[in-house]
Amino acid sequence: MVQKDKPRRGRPRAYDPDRALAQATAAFWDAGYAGTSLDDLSAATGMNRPSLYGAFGDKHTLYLKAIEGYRAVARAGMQTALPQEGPLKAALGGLYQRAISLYLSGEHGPRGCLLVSTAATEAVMDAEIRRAARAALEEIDAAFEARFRHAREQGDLPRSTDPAALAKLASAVLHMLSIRARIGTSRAVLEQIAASGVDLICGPGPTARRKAPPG
Amino acid sequence: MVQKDKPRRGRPRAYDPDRALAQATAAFWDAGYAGTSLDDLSAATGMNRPSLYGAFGDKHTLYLKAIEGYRAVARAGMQTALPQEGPLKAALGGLYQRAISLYLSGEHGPRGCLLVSTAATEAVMDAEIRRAARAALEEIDAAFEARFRHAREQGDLPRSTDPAALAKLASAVLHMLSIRARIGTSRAVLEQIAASGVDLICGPGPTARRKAPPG
DNA sequence: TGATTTTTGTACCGTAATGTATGAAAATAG
DNA sequence: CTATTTTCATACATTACGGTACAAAAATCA
Repeated sequence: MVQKDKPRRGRPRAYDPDRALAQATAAFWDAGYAGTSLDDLSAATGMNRPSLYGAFGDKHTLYLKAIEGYRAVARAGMQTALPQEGPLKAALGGLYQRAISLYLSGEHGPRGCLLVSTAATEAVMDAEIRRAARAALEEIDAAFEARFRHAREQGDLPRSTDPAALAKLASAVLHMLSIRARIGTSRAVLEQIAASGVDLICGPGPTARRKAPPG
Repeated sequence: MVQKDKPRRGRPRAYDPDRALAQATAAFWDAGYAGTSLDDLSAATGMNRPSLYGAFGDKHTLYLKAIEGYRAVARAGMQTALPQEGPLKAALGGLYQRAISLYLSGEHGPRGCLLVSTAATEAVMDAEIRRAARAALEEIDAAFEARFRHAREQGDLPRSTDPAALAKLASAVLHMLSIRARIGTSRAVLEQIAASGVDLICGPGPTARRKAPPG
């Protein structure tokens, strides 16, 4: 899996492309697209300007690649955090926990969600970024919706609930956590709000880590 | 109220400060803080650079003033949209309607909420903006909380609800509407989601514009 | 009218930003 | 060992950006 590629012809790269992309992503994540200069990206990746350009294209292209990478990570996170088996409440609570940890991470302080807090900013004036952000966020909606649909079939949600609507509101909790993390809300408060959100979405039934059925 | 100020000593201003601030705010709102140049601000306000500087200070100070102005507008909007009398559901639904209209407005396309979509972006690297955004958003939380507390006392919300937690989730719906507006979600979808949010927060009781009690 | 005050408008300064040209460096191929 | 290929690293070109100096303009005050 970490198999070395077959030796290439010229001088070897001094950087690992995946790692460099992750580092560039982190830079955009902190300061936003417009607020990140090529010098910032160069410092974050350790690559000089021409290498950056050769590897990822211009700043705009690099940012779109950062979004794509983030989207892949988000997709994987949703899938592992929302397994089909097990109670919905636990899964949703766990997902929000993981999201909070991600949103609070960052070298320069809590930084929320890349899409919510940097891509959406550019979305008004930049159609490409708008499309990329929208696709990524709607994929998250879809993952929630699939899980809620399943939960309803399993009787884990009332028959009367609308999985699509509920999914958008589950995403809303993520959006809110992202915003609040970024403006400095503490982990304790974020966790408390997330728990309220889980209760509101799933109903005030048995708690996330149920020990015994009610009664 | 629109009383002319007493005549000042030197050459009269060629701009109206309030109007200019609103125009500068609109520029920031579209492109974000980092994405808006002084030339953009100059074009938006019709003021030349030195006048801008003389009137509002540097770009950073001007942006903070834009946040303050927005905060005042938001405060007024919350107060008129959430009157103490009347059913909570109608008030909340109406507030979201107004928010959606605001978030969809904009010369260059829907632009969401200034705080959520431009101030939060800068919040990681800029402590002053972070503090200003946080104060503004928490004031909105507080307004929701006060209204929910009142509703609970009036019996318009179950005794078991937590006004503070519910307020944060009511804000979450605003955050989501802002994000989604900015990435291009249609008004119809936004209204639908907002209605779901109202139902979730207030419970599936009588609808916003009740014609007759259920039964 | 002439002095004073304040704003305007142009032109400018230094810096930072994005992107690129070019030659040295480091590998493989024959 | 030489040729070839690919990347690196410095330096550069051009534009954009934030901010300001300065003189003309437009008002009030005496």
